[in-house]
Amino acid sequence: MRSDVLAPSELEGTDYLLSSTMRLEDSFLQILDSDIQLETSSSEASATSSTPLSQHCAICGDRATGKHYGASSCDGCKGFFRRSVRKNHLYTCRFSRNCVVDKDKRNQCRYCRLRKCFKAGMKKEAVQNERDRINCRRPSYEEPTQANGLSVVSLLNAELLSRKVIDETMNVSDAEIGNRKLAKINDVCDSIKQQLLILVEWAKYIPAFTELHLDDQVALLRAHAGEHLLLGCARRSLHLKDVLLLSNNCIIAKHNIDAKGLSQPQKIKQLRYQVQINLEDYISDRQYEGRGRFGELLLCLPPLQSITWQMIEQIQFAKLFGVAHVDSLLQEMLLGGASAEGATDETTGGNSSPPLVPQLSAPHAMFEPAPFKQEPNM
Amino acid sequence: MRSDVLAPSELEGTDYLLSSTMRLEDSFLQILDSDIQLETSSSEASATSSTPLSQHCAICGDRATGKHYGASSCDGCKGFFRRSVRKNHLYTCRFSRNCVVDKDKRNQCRYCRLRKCFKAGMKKEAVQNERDRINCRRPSYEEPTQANGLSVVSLLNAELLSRKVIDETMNVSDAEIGNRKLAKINDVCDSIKQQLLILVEWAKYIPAFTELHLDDQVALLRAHAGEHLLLGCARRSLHLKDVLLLSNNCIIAKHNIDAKGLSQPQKIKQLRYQVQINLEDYISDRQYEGRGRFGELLLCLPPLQSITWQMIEQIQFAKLFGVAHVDSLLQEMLLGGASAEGATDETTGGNSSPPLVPQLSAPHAMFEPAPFKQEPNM
DNA sequence: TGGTGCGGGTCAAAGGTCGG
DNA sequence: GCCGACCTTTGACCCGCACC
Repeated sequence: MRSDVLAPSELEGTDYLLSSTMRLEDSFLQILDSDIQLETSSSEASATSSTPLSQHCAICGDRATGKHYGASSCDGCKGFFRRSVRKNHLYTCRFSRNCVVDKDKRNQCRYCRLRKCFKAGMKKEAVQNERDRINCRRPSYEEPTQANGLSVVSLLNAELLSRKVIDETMNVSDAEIGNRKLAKINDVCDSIKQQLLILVEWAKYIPAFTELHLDDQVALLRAHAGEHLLLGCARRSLHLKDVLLLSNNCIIAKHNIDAKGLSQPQKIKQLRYQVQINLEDYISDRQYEGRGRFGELLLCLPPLQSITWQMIEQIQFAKLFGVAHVDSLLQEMLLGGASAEGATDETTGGNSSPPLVPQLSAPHAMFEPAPFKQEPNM
Repeated sequence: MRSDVLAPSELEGTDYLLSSTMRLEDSFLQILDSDIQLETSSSEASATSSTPLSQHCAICGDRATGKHYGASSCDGCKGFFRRSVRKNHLYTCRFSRNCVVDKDKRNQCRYCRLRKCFKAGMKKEAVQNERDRINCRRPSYEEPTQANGLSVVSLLNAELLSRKVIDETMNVSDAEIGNRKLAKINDVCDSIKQQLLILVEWAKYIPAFTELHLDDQVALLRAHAGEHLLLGCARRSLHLKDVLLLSNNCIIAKHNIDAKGLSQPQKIKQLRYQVQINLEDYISDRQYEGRGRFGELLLCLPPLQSITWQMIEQIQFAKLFGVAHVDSLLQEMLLGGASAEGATDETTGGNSSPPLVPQLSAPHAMFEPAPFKQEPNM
């Protein structure tokens, strides 16, 4: 049975070589040579150096397209050999294992074609593993399956829709901003109100949001309305230098690049970046429990900060009422020192990266009611 | 031990850190040294090449032919990186962006291969324009402080070192916790003080930290001391059910699983997860935009939250002084409504995932001075 | 002066594609 | 599901310049 079956793995294997070379004593190379010699003389196609031209396929005599897997061959025999080796196909000859293999009849007996491939010098080791697909279809988003309308693109889209009118302010330059009205507190409130309405519209363009309980919709919007407002303002003013532009075209002066609090903000930013990168690598290297862990970890930070401030506030209260004894270390490190301003700082300059040290002293900041005071980082 | 540090009452943060830095000198330094030795040999170098000799390609482990584009690599990865950058090829991983990239399999996923190129330190800026050498100045892409002791492992290590004694509380079970002392506010302060000292020690075990200006060290520690305390407490109490365990073995009752504010926290958590994943995918599909962008974006959230609260507080003030007209929408959505409690909530139950909606109403919460009140999520 | 490192380039021979 | 004409990618090898 085995003698009828020709499989790539066997052809190159010990059995095949043993049986066909039993009578030769010389080296492996000589064995091969002599075998090929025989072949060449009978079928005219030259697989090796014996005929320098080698314009013809050593297997079927068709026009060769080059050397493939060790033998000059046509694309057909090349592909046939690769497929056979890759899938480890087992063929059987229905006749006497000596079928003619030429351009016309090469597809009539796979057994004999493959055998001739090996005889012509093709090496199965030259066939490589499957590679990546060339045809990389890009749009992996907007795929209906996952991401039910939560893809980045569709979220951006919701925002576009919510602002029926393109932000005409996008084209405002720093020059012509000079004569805009400087915002008073009521202008700010006015602008905020406007933006809040848009915010609600935006949310309603996100299907997953509208499917939530109404109470939850309200809670979510309320919980993060402020962040949305700030982000909107920041984006609107991205191209401006010294001012923030409100949605009602008023402006707020920006006294930034204060760099309070830290003497080497760049250095520290770079260190934080390195740590952040390391954590990401660490998580993805360990093939940690599923995807998204890095993001979930970073998303712990805002609530952590929030709770921290509540804790601090409680301690402040307890201290105020004289219930708690607050020693100097605790005062200094946690509550912001005696008269110190705290770690209020501006670490990023005009850069778009996040600041590194939060405004710890926020609850104790001084306020100027009338002209809206610009906060660092805003 | 503590008395000699805290004795002078006028001890400010700077002085304290200074004096304790002095004490560091020899004993810990030795430990640090030997430990870092260990560290580098095992896994610290994971960000660069796995072999310090760099005879191997940092991407696929094949024989390296030198440094190319910033990483020691083989000719294959060199050519691959150049072609990819030149033609701005966008690849897609057909699996989980986690493919193994070695000599045999490097051609199986171009997405992961390219990602590993960047990870190994290749810089797309080092690839020059086609048949046009830009400015024969070789800019020498020296690695700016490659992961110098900031790997996750070494940071964890620093923490281990800072707590000379293993947290004996790790073994405390819920059962035997029953008869621990319920913490009064001064117990809390006491525990905090203890932990603050350890925090400082911890920071000093991070070389990159000690190399900062002293002022910056102080600022960083002060800015985030609270978060560290909370995290420490959370971890210490991870295995306990209804209590938080303080470092001085007092406990705080935990009235959690209130699930205030949101009716479908799980649903919302799942949506947020999906969005988060989508954003990560979206960003990592743009492989050329440099690493760490996803992380940097998420790290914008804490300061954004912080600034938001400052803004809200300013508006509250302005309203209080009657300078600002606050209409009902603004009041309702931004300032926490008239009598409503705000979005204070507990969304995660006993789960370890981050809560979804922060305690917006923190500045307006009621406080109970004496027995330390458990906050949600703490 | 010549060696070495690291940019650039080339092209045989792998690979994949997809209508028939 | 295989075939094979046709196209893309890979990587070993070479060149050239700047800098020891």
